[in-house]
Amino acid sequence: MAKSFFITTAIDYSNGQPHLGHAYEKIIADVLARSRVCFGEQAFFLTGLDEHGQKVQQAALAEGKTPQAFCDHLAIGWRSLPKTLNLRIDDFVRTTELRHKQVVQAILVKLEREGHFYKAEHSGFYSTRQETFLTEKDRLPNGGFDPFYGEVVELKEENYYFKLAPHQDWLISHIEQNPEFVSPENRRNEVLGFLKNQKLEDLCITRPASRLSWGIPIPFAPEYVTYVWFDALVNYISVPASHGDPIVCQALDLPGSSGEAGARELWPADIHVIGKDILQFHAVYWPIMLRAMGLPLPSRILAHGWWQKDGQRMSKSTGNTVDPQAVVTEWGVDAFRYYVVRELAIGADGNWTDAGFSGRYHSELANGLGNLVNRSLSMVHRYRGGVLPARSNDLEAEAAIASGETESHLRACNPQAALQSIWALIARANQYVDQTAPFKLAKDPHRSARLDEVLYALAETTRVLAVLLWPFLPGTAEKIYAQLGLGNSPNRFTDSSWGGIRPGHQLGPVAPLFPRKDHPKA
RNA sequence: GCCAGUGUAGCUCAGGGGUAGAGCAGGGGACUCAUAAGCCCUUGGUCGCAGGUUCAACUCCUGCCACUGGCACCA
Repeated sequence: MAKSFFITTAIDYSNGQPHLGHAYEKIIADVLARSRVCFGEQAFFLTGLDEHGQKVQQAALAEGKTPQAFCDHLAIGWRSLPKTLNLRIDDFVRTTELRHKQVVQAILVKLEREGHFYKAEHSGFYSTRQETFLTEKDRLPNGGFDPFYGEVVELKEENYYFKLAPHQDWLISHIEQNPEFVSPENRRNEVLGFLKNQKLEDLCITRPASRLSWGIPIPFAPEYVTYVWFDALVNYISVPASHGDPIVCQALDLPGSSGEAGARELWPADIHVIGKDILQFHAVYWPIMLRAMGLPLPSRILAHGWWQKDGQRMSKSTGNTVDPQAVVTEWGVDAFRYYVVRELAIGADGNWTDAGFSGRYHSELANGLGNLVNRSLSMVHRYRGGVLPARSNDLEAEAAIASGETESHLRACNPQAALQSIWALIARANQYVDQTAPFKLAKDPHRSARLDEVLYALAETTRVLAVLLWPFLPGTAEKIYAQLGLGNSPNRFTDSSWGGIRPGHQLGPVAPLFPRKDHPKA
């Protein structure tokens, strides 16, 4: 079996409910994953939950639950998100799963054996109340610490460290020689600046179990647990390992190396979709970890921006939030998917406004796409009883341009630009209706043949649009196919070539795709 | 403090040494297939400020201002 196109999101810290930022990241990844399905590739889309750590442990304690029970409860809501957003995911990982913990431990054993770790003592200011070390940043102007931290003591603690210094030079040259490795470009420059301007400090990879018990035990030092890096990031390879990926299994001496039946070839990842806040972890620490393990690096780290609401930071305490579930319930999942992808170039920060959402919904989805499909197919029903008599090539060239641009933009990870290309075809088709005026042709029996051609061009354009739209608006694309009377799914890009509808084809029933919401029915 | 970046029409942004562009919003018109949608036409800008280079600067250079991001640090 050939290697699949492997795309991941960050796994979310299971310490709250999904919000707009989480939903956005997953939708971007889903659009890119679905586009690969369209291109005829095997795609594998992974997302999941990061469940260990201090905050989870404390939150569980506060609720009188075990950390595992706390995570199990929260996971229910998170696992429903893919369904809410119509994500075509292939796996959902939780870091408390055995398959993940086993791989984490195998990695730790291997890297310890090969001398990548050392043990050292660190002393610093420790807040017993907050159970955390404080840094100079936490100091107040008078040199003390906020009473919030309670008693602060100078504490010495031994931990394991991962050596980073030997990796700095090759990482810089790898990023320089692979322009797509960190994208967009401004983020790449940021990482290069970070790497070139300072010596990397070694990474502390453990916590004493006495202080933080909710983590994966270090196999060779059970009085410690792993700290984030060698836990959360590892999901990107622990899941491939659990599917028998030969590259990961061989590098880590895991069972499955011999290539079992049903094994998936996943690693290296093609795209890690992440938020800009965790760029350093993915562009600096993660590549170094992989190199130390003897694994190839992912092809691309795609860092997206943050959303605001009405120009303000979203915050639960002020209620200034966007609830993805509520928007989907009110407007439909495809409207939500459309808005977040269309509004932002990947990497830019966005600003959600209800007026902006409603504006795009009405002008682009309802009046643009929805009305085009509705007017086109309605005329076929009205004038030809829903049967397309003759083929024509009007609009073929415009459809081909839209297809070509859509594909190249999707391959370049620019779904926003792809939507703009698709909407250029929608605008052209709406213009074509006015220029050819099929409703006038219908009144003149001598121009019946011309009417056939126009109706065909419009129906065929809506069919091409369904194919182009499938990665973005899968439900809508399938509705268009159903209205066209086509039984299959518009999920093959090769079907975007002109002439897919045969003369004599009978359309299905027509219904508006995106009903307007600003004019209540009279 | 250091390093980037941004500042263009009411809004979101594109552009790039030689009559300022798009989408949305606003205004007008002709049509009627359609979700009163669509189509055509159109009003908006001394392109952050001040200098400089040039025959010519919104575009290049310098300084300043504002905002954003990253890094570092201090009380």
